Amino acid sequence: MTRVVGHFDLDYFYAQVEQIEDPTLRGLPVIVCVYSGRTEDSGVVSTANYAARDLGVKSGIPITVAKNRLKGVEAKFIPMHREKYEAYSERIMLLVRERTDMLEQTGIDEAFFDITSRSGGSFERAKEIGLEIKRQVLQQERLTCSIGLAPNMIVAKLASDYQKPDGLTVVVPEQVKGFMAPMPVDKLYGIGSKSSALMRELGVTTIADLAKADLTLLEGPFGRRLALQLHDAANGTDEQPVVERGEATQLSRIITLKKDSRVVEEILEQLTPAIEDLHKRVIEKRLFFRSISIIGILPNLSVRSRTKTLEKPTAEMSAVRDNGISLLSSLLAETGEIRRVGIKVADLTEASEQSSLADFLR
DNA sequence: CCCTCGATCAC
DNA sequence: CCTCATATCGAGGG
Repeated sequence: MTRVVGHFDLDYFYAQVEQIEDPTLRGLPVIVCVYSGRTEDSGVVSTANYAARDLGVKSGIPITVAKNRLKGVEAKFIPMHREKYEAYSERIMLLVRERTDMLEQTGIDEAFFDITSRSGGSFERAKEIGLEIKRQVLQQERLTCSIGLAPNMIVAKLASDYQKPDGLTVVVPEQVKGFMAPMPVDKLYGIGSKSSALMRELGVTTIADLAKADLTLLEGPFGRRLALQLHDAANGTDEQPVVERGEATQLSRIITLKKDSRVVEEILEQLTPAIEDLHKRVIEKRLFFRSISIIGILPNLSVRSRTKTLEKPTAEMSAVRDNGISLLSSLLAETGEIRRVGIKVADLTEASEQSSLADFLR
């Protein structure tokens, strides 16, 4: 039962959008930033185009560090415009969805898809579909993307990353083992810095190492489930189906405080707009929530949280705010000063389900 | 089984 | 110098 699975990834997405909307940016390093508002240049780089990457500027580094690396270079630092990117994303995902059998969006700029059926299981035809998607995205939105085609999601993801930007990489079943083998384990979806360090301690550095590793050896550090999943992935036998993502089950907002604080009133003053925005999103999406959390990030960047689960789902602002306040006091008593604070609602259900249930119980 | 919390991942 | 948002898992307590 060999499938044809794809991974679709928009190239340096935010920076590319800014660049096509402002032709004067063309050819220059473009750096899209998340400004935290604490000081003039506090914050991190969200996305950098390739001209910037060539000069050592990449996602996640502090804006100040990026500016230092680009000293004496003409470069454009742009604050991110999330809603604009979301509009692009929605149109593009719709386009990709129409040309695939099943789409699983995993981020604003990427998605897995299955085209087993419409390719008839042929990677030749799959490649044509991939090229057609690339053409359409370029024609409709003027954006380039990279696509990977493979027999499963794990390999498709590696393939889309293999040639970037504007790439299309096809890995047919016979090539899977050889394609993956030399790659470092942390290229695998699900293996980040922590797991990578654990792997290194086990003497596992490449995907080939992981593929031939003793499963029982992996179970200690990773747990039975994950160990098997990773081992299978490395062997090219990932069976996870591409499935449509349902609605989000949690919504959150997090902010950086002007200065570290342990005073409820002071923190609340800055958190209130975030709470209001979060609640607005809940209402817009016609959702009910059953749990509320406060998240605190300490000056040392460690994370603490407090959660309150309600008897029954609600959409009340007061439920967010009042519980948020008491959770915040409780959290501060443990942490002392915090650097950032977040609010989250979870256990989301659709309002329609709530009303019909209420009708049913009546 | 439910709830809470921290850890991890990846965007 | 250190953003923001979501999902998932395991542990621990009840």
